[in-house]
Amino acid sequence: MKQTISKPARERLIQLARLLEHIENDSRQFITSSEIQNLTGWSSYTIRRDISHLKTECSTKAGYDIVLLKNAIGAELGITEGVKKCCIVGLGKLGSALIDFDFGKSYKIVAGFDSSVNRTEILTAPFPLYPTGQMQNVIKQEGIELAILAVPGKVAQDVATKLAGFGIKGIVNYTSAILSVGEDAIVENISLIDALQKIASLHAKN
Amino acid sequence: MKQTISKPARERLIQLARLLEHIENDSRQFITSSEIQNLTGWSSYTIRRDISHLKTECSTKAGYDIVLLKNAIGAELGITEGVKKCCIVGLGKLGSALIDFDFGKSYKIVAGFDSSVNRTEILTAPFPLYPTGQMQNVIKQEGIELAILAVPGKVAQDVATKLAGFGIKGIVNYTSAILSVGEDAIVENISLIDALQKIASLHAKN
DNA sequence: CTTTGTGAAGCTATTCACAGCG
DNA sequence: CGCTGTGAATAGCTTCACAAAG
Repeated sequence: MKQTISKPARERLIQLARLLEHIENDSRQFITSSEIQNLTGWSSYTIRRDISHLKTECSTKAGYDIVLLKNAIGAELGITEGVKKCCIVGLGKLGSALIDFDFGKSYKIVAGFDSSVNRTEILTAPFPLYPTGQMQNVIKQEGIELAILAVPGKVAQDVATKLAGFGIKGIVNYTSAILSVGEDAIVENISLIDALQKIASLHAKN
Repeated sequence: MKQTISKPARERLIQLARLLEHIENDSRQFITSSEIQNLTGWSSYTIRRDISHLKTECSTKAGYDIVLLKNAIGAELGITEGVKKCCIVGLGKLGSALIDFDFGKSYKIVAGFDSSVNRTEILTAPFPLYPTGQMQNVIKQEGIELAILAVPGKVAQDVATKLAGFGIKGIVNYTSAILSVGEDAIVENISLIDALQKIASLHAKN
C-alpha cells in the first residue's frame, strides 16, 4: 500500500506550500531546507524528511526548485485537484464576515445558511443564501462537500450532526463547541478561545 | 523538575475543560473516561493518562467529578489565573467581526488597531480603537500580552515582528501568512484555508 | 564545500494489560 | 464488577550522522 504521510508532516507541507506561493514572485528559483528552517522554525531535518515523502525530484545542489516543490506538494496532498464546493452555516457576525473572504482557486462558497429568514434576506453575497430548512436539498443538489460552521455554540452539535447526515465530508468548526460526528466526516477546529488558552497555558508552564 | 505536560495532552485538556463547562449544567455530577471518549473521539486510555498528569484526586468509582476536574485543569494550565489583556490588530471584515465576540472571563480586549484612521473612527467598540502608530504606546501602557492578528496577509509578518518587539507574548494569527517571530512570542495559527486543506488532504489519501 | 536524502538512534505519545480501589 | 491509574510495550515522530551528488 502507498505509504501515507503522517498528520504533522501533512500539516507542515500544507503550510509550506502556502509559504512557497508567497515567495514565488521574489524572483528566486531555489530555496534550501535551512532557509525554510529560518522562515518557519521547523528543523531542516524535519523539512527534508517531509519533502522526501513526496517522492519527487525537485532538488539540486542549490536547494529545492520553488515552483516544482509547490506543485509536488499540491499533487501529493490533493490540494490542487479541482474546486471543492463549500457552504457557510450561520451568518451572524463571524459567518457573514467570511462572505467576502478570499478562498483562492481550490475552494468555492456556493451557499450560505441561516436560521433567520430575515438574515438571509438582508445580507448580500456572491452566492445564494437560504434558510436552514433548505440545507439538505441544497447540499445534495449542489454536491457541497465542506461546511464552515459559525452558528451559536449551543446549537453547534445539532447542526453538525445534521450536516454529517446530509453527506458533508468536512466541517470547519468556528464555534467553541467540541463536536463529535460519525466516521464519515472530519472536523477541523478553529476556536479563538482555544488558541488564546493554548498560548496562555504555554506561558503558565515556563 | 516539575514534569511538564506534553503539547497534545495540553490541547486535549483545554478542550476537555470547555466540554465540561458545557455539560456542567446537565445536572450530572460524574463523567467516566469512556463517556468522554464518546464525546470527543479520544481513547479512554489517553484521557485517563492526560488527567493523571493533573495529580489531582477527582475520581470515584463512578468516574470523575465534573466540576472538580474542570477546576483542576484550569489550575494546572493557568487558564483561570486572572484576566489577560488582548488587542485586535486589523479591523477589516474579520477583525471587526471579533469586536462583539464573547471572550469569557479570562480574556479581555482592551484595544483595537487599524492603519486606516477612517476605520478606527467609523467603528464603535466597547474598547478604544487606535491608529497603528500608537500600538507601541498603548501595548506598553496597558500591559497587553496577547494580540489577535487580522491584517492583510502581505503585511502580516511586518506587523507580527513589530508586535513581538513591543513585548507581545502571544499572537493568534488569523491571516494566511506563515509567521516567524523570535523566541519570546508564541504564534497560534487560525487559518481557514489551512483548515480546508487539511480536510481535503485527508480525503485525498483515503 | 554545500545541500539533499536516509538508515539508525533517540525521544515522545499512545495503547495495552492489569493491579487496586470503591 | 466497573472504574481509574500506571508500568510496560508499541507505535509514531524527530533528530543525528553521514553517504552521495552536484
